[in-house]
Amino acid sequence: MEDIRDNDGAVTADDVAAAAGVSRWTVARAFKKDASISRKTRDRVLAAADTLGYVPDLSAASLASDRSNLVALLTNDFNNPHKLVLLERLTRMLWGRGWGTLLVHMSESEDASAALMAASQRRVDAAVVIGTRYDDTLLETALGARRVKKLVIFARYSQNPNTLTLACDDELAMRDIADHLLDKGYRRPVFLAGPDTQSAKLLRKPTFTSYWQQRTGTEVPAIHADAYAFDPAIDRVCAMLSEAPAETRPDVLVCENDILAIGAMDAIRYRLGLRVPQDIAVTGFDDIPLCASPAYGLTTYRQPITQLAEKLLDVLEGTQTENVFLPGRFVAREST
Amino acid sequence: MEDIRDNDGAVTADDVAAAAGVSRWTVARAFKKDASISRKTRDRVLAAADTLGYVPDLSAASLASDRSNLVALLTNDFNNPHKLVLLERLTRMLWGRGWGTLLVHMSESEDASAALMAASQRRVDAAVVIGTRYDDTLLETALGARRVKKLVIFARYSQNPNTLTLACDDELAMRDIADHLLDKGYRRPVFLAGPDTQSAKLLRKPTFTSYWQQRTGTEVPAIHADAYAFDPAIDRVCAMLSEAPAETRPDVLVCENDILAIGAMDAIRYRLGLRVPQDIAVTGFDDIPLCASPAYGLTTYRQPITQLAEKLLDVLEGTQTENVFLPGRFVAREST
DNA sequence: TCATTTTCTGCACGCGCGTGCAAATCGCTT
DNA sequence: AAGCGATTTGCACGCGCGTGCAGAAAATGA
Repeated sequence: MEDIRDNDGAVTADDVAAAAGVSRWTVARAFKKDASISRKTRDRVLAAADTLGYVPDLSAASLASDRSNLVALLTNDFNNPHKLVLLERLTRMLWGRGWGTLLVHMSESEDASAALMAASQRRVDAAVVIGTRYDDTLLETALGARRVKKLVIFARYSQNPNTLTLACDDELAMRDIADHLLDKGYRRPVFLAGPDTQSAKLLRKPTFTSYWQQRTGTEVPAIHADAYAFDPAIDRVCAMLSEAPAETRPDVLVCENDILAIGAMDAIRYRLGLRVPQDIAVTGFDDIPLCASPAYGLTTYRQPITQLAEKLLDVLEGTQTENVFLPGRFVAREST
Repeated sequence: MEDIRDNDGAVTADDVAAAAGVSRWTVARAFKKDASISRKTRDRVLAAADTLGYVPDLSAASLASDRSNLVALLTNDFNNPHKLVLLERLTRMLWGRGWGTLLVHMSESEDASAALMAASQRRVDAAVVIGTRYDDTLLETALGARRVKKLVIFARYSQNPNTLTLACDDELAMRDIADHLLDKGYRRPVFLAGPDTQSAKLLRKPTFTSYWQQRTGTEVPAIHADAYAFDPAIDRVCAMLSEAPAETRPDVLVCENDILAIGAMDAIRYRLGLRVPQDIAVTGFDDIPLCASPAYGLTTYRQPITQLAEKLLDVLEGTQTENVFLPGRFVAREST
């Protein structure tokens, strides 16, 4: 297979201009919404463009102007299916509104600034860190020198003032979950969280434990898996439960996300031979497709991804300049 | 939050040139591998660039040259976690070698050419269709007029001569699976495939059925789920098994991928109350993380993603111009 | 030391399009 | 038919860097 394009050079605005009998700039106007151009000329130009197969070159456009209509999507933790949902929604909605999406892998080991730097070399209008923790200082460094104009934290929290946060309201979410559990009569929760790092960017654990404390007056013990993956969750849950006598055993595991919750269910059922929810109930967070399967039926909480993505578009277009926290939707299933 | 960059304009090669006391072109050389430049000057330039925080602007570079080092990744079917693995591997390896990845969503309903066209506006050096079926004619149209230079089909098959295919060798894979099933004594397989479209780009069904026919002389019946998702698989499997008396029931379901296989297992266990593998065994394809969980333990086949990604790099760099089919690895678990 | 090769550096030009303004054209009124 | 404002069109300049070549500097050999 060799290079395919038949007419060796790409067709430019000049070609279209010649074909339509106008100037190159008029061609540009024809493609620009709300440009000052007469209906007739625009139609003629677009017709010519269509027969010639012309589409404006956005690289050149971004060089000439100072916006690229390109957004960098930075993420890691590629083993959580929820990321796929986030990516799908974001790319679909962004492209639909004329934004290109540059997918960048922030490997855990290396630093986030390397990823940001790579993105900045492509003149992105904004960088969106998707559902993943990151190191504030590194980003600050990266932002100082580079040409990333906006930095958005999506589906996580950041206190960095140079940053815009778009996320599900974890406080409301954890209240819904806690209220549901109290209704159902659960009294001895244990919180299963991910790695206990300083830059954890989820408020689920603190908001749940403080609300539970407030409603019941009792503390919520927490345990931490080494990573957001099945096996670490299984190991951690086994370690905890195999020590505890049945009487003091927790009656529900509140998990920071669905991956941990599913690992917890597997541990409870297949390692410890107990039943969910009769012996121990489990809740998750995110509502990944697997939650609905008959094998799990996991009670969980769905983030308002579409609305958040719409807010992201507002941010990109400059009409949203404040942090956003939106309520999601509690989803009750058989695991509680 | 407003635009962050402190020094309002980005720093350009000219600035670095002035700081290092050389010309702008020498700065460019310092950043270009194998460029004709003395060791000393390069070090000086790079030092200056470092203190100024300069990085070459790849947009401008791609305008000036005719390569962008940008690759468009086209995909759909965002509910298969295997896509996440593919995306992760590809983005990580491509960025690692200096390629940017533009993620484009090919919605099922609309046509692939719209996605390709969007990508072509960004001067991509190649478009990679990832693990998804597509319509040949649409791509052909899109390729005719646009400036996509190379079109690669990744993890699927295409007969289009303008296209380069990089995929797992489905024939070897299905032989491994069939041999394993025959060893284990299974004799009445049914093949569970995805939607029965004309442009299906997987050879798993035909290769399995013909090899099974060859080894046993018996036909393999096939059924088709309406989509590659849990529920369609569950529905289809229930529909088939509830009609069949236990004697003529299949003893193994060979599934086109893991998603279908997991749906099949759920149907067998939770809808029909049968056991896997005692009553019916199941095999999948892809080895998504869930396969290893104790709840499923799915026998499956792992595609050689890393090697395929390496081949993709060769394709991009021009050293690979032929289709590639690589063997993967059979993974036996408890579901057979 | 000088001539010759080899290595290194500078430069004119262009990639395709956006911006902002000036010139041209149109539509309407009197 | 002239005149005025509103609308539409054309254009010089620059965005930041790559290419290919010519000239300068350094390295080599006798």
